[in-house]
Amino acid sequence: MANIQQIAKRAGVSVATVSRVLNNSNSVSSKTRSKVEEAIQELKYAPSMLGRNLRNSESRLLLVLLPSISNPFYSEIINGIQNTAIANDYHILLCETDSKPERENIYFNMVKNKLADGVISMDPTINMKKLNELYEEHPIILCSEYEEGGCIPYVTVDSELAAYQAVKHLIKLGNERIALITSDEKFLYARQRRAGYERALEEFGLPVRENLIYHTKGLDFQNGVHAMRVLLQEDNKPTAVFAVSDTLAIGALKVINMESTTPIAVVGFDNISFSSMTNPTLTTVSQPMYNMGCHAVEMLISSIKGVKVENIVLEHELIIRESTMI
Amino acid sequence: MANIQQIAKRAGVSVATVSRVLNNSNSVSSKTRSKVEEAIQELKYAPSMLGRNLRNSESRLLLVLLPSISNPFYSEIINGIQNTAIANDYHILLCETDSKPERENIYFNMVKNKLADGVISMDPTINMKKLNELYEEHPIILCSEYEEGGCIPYVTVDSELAAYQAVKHLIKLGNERIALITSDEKFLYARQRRAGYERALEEFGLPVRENLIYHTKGLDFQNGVHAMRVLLQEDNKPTAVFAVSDTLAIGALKVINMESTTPIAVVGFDNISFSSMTNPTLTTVSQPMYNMGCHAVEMLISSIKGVKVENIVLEHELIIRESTMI
DNA sequence: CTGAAAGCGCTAACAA
DNA sequence: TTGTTAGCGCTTTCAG
Repeated sequence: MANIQQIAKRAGVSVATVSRVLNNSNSVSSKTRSKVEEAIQELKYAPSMLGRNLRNSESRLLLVLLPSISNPFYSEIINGIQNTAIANDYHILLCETDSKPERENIYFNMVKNKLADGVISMDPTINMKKLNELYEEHPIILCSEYEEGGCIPYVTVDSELAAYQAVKHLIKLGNERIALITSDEKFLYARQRRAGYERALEEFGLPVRENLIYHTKGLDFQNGVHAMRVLLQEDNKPTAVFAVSDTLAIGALKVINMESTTPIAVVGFDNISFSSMTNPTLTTVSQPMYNMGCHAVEMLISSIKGVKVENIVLEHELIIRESTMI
Repeated sequence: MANIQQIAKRAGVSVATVSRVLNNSNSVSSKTRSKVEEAIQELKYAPSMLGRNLRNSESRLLLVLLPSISNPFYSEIINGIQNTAIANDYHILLCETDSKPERENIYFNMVKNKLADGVISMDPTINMKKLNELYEEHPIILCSEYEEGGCIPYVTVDSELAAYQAVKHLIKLGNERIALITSDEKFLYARQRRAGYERALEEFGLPVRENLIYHTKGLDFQNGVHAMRVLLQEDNKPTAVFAVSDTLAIGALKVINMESTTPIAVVGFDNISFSSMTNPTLTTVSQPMYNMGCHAVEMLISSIKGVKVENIVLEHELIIRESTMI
C-alpha cells in the first residue's frame, strides 16, 4: 500500500500538498490538484486512518455496548445507529458484553486508548459507576436503558406509561387476573414497567398479586416459556399476561398455544419483527427503535463536538393484534 | 489522558523502559518495573492503540461484512466470531452493507487504510471482483457464502447435500408436489440448495415444476409471506414447501396457518432460535452457526500470521419438528 | 499557492 | 538492564 510520500514523489510535489488535496483544502491550484489526483489513482492510494487519527487524535469510531446481539430489539436500534453514523463519516464498533463485567473493561480501555471517540451504551447490566467515571473524560450516550437522576445524557421511551397503557388495554378487555412476566428488577426498565403495570391495576381497583408476577433470568424465548409454565401452575390461572419484552411474550404465547386449556391474552413490548409472525400475532408496545438509534448517534456526535445535549424521550405506540382479540 | 512520556518522567525512567514494562519484556529489573507500574496507576495511564498500531502497522481489529444485522442467522455467527476474536485479543468491526455497493467501498478502504487487519465476509451480495483484488494484499475469509473455484479461503456447509436431505425427507413423508421458496440465484447458496432440491425430486422420479419454484427478493418474513401467497394461487397446490431460509419458511408457515385449507408441510434452513417458537415448530436444517464464526476467526488470524489455511465444510443436521408431522 | 519541518504516541534497533 | 533515537503516516503551522 502506497503512502503519502510516494504520492508526493510521483506527483512531484510535497507531502503537504498531497495532504491538502486529500482534505479538500482550497489553496491548491487545479493543475497541482490533478497531478496529485492522478498519482493517487495510479498507485491506488488510500490515506492511512492510523496516521491521520494519531495526528488528529480522533478515530471516527464509535463504540456501541450491548448485552447480546441476538436480541432483535437491539438489531433494529443498531440499524439506526449504523446508518446515522455512516452519514456522518463515523463507524461503529459493536461490543457485546454478554453481561460479563470483564468484557466491559476491555471496551472502556478502548475508549481511554483513543481507539473510539465516544460510546453508546444499551447495556442494562453495565457498571454505572465505571461508566460515570469514563464520562468525566469521554462522550457517552445511554440508549434505551438509562440512569435515573444520573448525568449521562440518554434517549429512551416512557416505559412506565407504555406499560400502564398496555395493561389498561387488557383490563378494558375484561381481564382481572393479569400476570406480569418481567426480568430482574435491578434493571430500570423492569422497575418502570412494573410500576406501570401496578398503576393500571390500582386505577381499576384490581389487586397486585405477587404470585402473578414472574421474574425471569433473561430475555430469551426460553425464559418466557419457563415463566408461562410456572404461571399456568397457579390454582387461579391468569386470563392475560403482560411481558416486558416481545421475546418473553412469544415464549409465553407458545406455551399458551400448547398447554393452556383456556385462552389467555398476551401483550409484549418492543414490536420486534417476529411479533407479527407468531400465531396469534402479538399485541405489543412499539418502540421507535430505529429512530432511537439515530438520535443516540446524533447526540453522541454533538457531545464529541462539545455541544451539550438534552435527554430525549421518544413516543411509543400500542399495536393491537390478535393476541388480545380472543 | 497521560501519555508514555509523562509516565517515563514520573517514574524517572526513559520511554523505552515504560514501553518494555507495557509489553512484558523481561529485561526490566523488578525495581524499575514497580516504579513504572506505580506511575501508571497514579496517572491512570492506558497506552494509545493509535500510536502502537501506527508503529506496528496492525490494528488488531477485524472487519465483518454482512448484508443485514437483522437476520438472526448472522447474529449467531457473530456470537462465535466475537468470542473467538476477543479470546485472541482482536476486536470486531461490524459492517452492514445493506447490500449497497457504495457501502462496500467504505469498508474496503478501511482495510486498505490499515484500520483493520483482515476481513470476514458473510455478504452474498458482495462484489467478488473487488474482494479478490483486496485479497491480493489483505487476509480475507469467506463465511457461509463463498466463491466456487475462487482462491479466498472459506468456511461453509454443504448446502446442496443439506437441501437434498431436507427434500428427501418431505418426499418420504409422501409429498409429491413440493414447492421451493428460494432467493435470487445469483447467490451460490441459492443455486446449491436448488440443485439439492432437484436432485431429490429426480431421484424419486418426481418432475421439477417451474411453477412450484418461487424466487424472493429478500430473506425477510414478508418475502416468505408473499411467496406462499403466490404458491397458494396455483391450481394444483403444493403439499409441502422447502424454503432456503428459516425466515422465509416462517413467513410461509404464517400464510399456511391463516389461508390454506389443507395442511402443508414446511422445511426451513438455518435453525434460528425463533424456529422452535413458531406454531407448528419448524423442521429445518441446522447449520453450526456459532462454530462457523469461530472457525472463520481462527482461519483469519492464521492468515494474518501468514499461515496458509484450508477451506472447511462443517456438518449440518436435519432437525425434525412439527411442521413436517402433519 | 507550495514546501520544509515538527510532532501526534508508540516500539525497536542500537548503544552504553 | 537501561537510555537514545529514528521512524510509522499523517496534518499543520510557519516561511517563502
